[in-house]
Amino acid sequence: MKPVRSAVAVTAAMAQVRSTYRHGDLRRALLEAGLQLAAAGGPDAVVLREATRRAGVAPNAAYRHFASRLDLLQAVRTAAVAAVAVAMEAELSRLPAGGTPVAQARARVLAIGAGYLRFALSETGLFRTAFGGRFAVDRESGAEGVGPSGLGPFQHLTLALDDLVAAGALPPERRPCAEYLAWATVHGLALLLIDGPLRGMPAEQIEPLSQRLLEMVERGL
Amino acid sequence: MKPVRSAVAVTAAMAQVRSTYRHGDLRRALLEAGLQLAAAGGPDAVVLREATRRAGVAPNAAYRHFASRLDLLQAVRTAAVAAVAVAMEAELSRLPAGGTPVAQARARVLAIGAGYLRFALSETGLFRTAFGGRFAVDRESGAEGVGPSGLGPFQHLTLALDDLVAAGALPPERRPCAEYLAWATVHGLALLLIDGPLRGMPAEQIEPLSQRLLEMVERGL
DNA sequence: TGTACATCAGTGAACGCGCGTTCACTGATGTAC
DNA sequence: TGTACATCAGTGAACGCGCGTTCACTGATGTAC
Repeated sequence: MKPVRSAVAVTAAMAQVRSTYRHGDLRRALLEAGLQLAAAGGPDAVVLREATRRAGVAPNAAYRHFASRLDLLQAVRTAAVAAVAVAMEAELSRLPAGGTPVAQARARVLAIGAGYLRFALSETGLFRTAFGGRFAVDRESGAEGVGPSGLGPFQHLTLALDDLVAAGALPPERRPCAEYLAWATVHGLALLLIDGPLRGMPAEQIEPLSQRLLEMVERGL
Repeated sequence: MKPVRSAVAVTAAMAQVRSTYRHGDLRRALLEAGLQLAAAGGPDAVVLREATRRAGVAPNAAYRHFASRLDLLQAVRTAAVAAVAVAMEAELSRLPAGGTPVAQARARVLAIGAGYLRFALSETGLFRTAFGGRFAVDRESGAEGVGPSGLGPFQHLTLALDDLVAAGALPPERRPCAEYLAWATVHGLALLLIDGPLRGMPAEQIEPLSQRLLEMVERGL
């Protein structure tokens, strides 16, 4: 492990080359280092000392900007949730404009599910940080991560399902709790693909499987 | 934390009171201590030194029976997976005998899902140990945890779905990958209930929600 | 425009912690004669 | 049935590690005069 550590140290040293005594924007630098760590190793990899190393700063300097390691981790988590929202919005913006309201509403729901899955597969570490283990804490503290639209991932899903009802594609009596059923399904598939027996499945098989899952949800709802 | 630690130490001391020099069955004792730890705190809580403490033995004694901490953890994981299989089989054995083959096959699938969910909610730490993070390693090493019937959780589900086809309740062309879709859905709901926005939902609301989810899967498949 | 000063971001050293793991050992056990 | 001996399960002490966090500090900055 020694070689790895020193390589990391070198990278960190190269990354910042600070000439001033004051850092300038240490809070952001620590947050970004934390995001790097989370991307590479999930929430447990968000280690205060390593973040300060990458920012080129003494370990205790972090305490000017975060109350504790957990405080940093929570900031990273919020940013990771926001990144999911961004991925969803990217998927939504790629949607063609035409079609009936029903088709549009359906396409939106599918796009949101696809964005979630795509993010889980391409940014696994961040995905784990955002949604692995007790991810509801953010809701309690009111600091949910949001995308440029100001909406979080869960709100996107909720609104898309509302649209589905408005367009007449989902009977209103089936609307309650539908977001939970939909989320559960997609989240479960994401984990199966990341950790479970479906790990390492080639992309061309993933695509039809997720299509089928999303169809299953639609039909099942 | 000090009081907790000493309380633990006292409990551990009381738990074993070994009079002989040889322990007798240290391997089992360590495994059970590991299961206790996993039940209380998930996989990360399976700490070699604490397991030896609970077994009333020097830390390094563990190395007579396990090659490393990871080796112990894997043994614990396998036992946890087996416990899930046991929970499923308990659920299956509670099934009434009568009914058409179709109804029976359906009931079996539902029972397996219900057993999974029930286990996740009542034995959260073990559930996390069994299925949280890279849980497919056991499949590679061929040491999947099984219940008294000799079947693992995943095999139970697979066979139940085969039965569903045999009974004519599921079109054969829909059979491929159905176990993944079903598992993903139930697993996702389990996590939502444990960690996610549905955490702390009262039992009387969980029941109908899981019913609805299981119905959704059936209809969707 | 220049100077004294308060502020507070970052420093350097140290702390105690619990962990996994290694070493040379000791002493109860079961077996071979 | 009794005794010598090999085996190997468990001991005791120690290691190096990286972590989060605290302390008293230093020195660049921006402001008030």
